[in-house]
Amino acid sequence: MLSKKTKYAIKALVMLGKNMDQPPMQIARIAEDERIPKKFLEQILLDLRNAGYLYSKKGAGGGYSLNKDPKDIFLVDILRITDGPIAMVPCASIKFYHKCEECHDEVTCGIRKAFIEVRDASLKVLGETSVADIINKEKTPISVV
Amino acid sequence: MLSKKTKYAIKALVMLGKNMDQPPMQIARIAEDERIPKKFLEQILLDLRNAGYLYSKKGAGGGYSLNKDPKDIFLVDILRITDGPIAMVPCASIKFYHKCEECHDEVTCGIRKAFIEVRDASLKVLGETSVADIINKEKTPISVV
DNA sequence: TTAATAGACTACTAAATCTATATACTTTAT
DNA sequence: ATAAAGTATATAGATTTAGTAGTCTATTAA
Repeated sequence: MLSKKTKYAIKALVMLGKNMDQPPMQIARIAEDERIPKKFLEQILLDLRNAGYLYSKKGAGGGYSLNKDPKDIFLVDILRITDGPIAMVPCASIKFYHKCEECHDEVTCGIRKAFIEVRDASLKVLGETSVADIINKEKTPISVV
Repeated sequence: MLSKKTKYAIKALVMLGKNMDQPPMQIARIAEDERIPKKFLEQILLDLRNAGYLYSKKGAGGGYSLNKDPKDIFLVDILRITDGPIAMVPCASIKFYHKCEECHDEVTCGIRKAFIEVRDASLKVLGETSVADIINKEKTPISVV
């Protein structure tokens, strides 16, 4: 499951993505609209800013705006900033790899191989879906579960 | 990330899958071989047993064995018993669906739609990979990351 | 029929992580 | 100067995960 942190991060980015030509948007505004605890959101936006995805301006009339085109911000990027690894086992992670302590032999481990396949499957979708795509999906009111 | 519980469950099932024609295997044996805390493993095996995947026998000469063909036990089944939902957001879950509290409109939510796609991608692999497949993968020592 | 073996079940604790809040500080516009 | 708004760090509370302990029940074999 995604942490709330990640969910909030995506929501904020989507909101800012819809606000592209407008002046910067304040944390308080995003927090209210998306029902996110303001102080928690502050931390999250800071992380996204420090990772280069947001531009921020202090002082009166300040706020946050996207620092990249919504087409160029992918779910996988956000998840890696806020939640860390995409893979379900550390030994199958690309960016956060580390050995499983109990593992006997990683090279032959069938579990690892299976979860590398799982990782690749979800990575494909996460790496192809951008903030812009999410905004677009909201315009199509047909839900297919 | 998988919980240790789930990882241990998979390891135990794989070990029992390799032991098909043998007499039942004791918890202590599995725990030692796979470096799993014994009492913790007891609970896990109980869950798997109660879900119908294992057969157990008490008393001297007792132990655990698989109650199904390794070909018919899929990763998705195990994950759902030990970790719960496959989806990364509750509103995209098939078996553990529930609404996100902060959500304004689930029907149009682009985040939900995106994560339904993620879910389907990982579900495909998890639903196709069996304990037998994992055992087979261990026989092929070529690792492709 | 008793002792030893091994799982079943319940309760509990410790540690880690996640979520949220508090406080103090810096920058900017007016 | 003052108010707006982000920056940064610390900390508290809640939840989840991991692991432990103890007792009960069933089975086998001497």
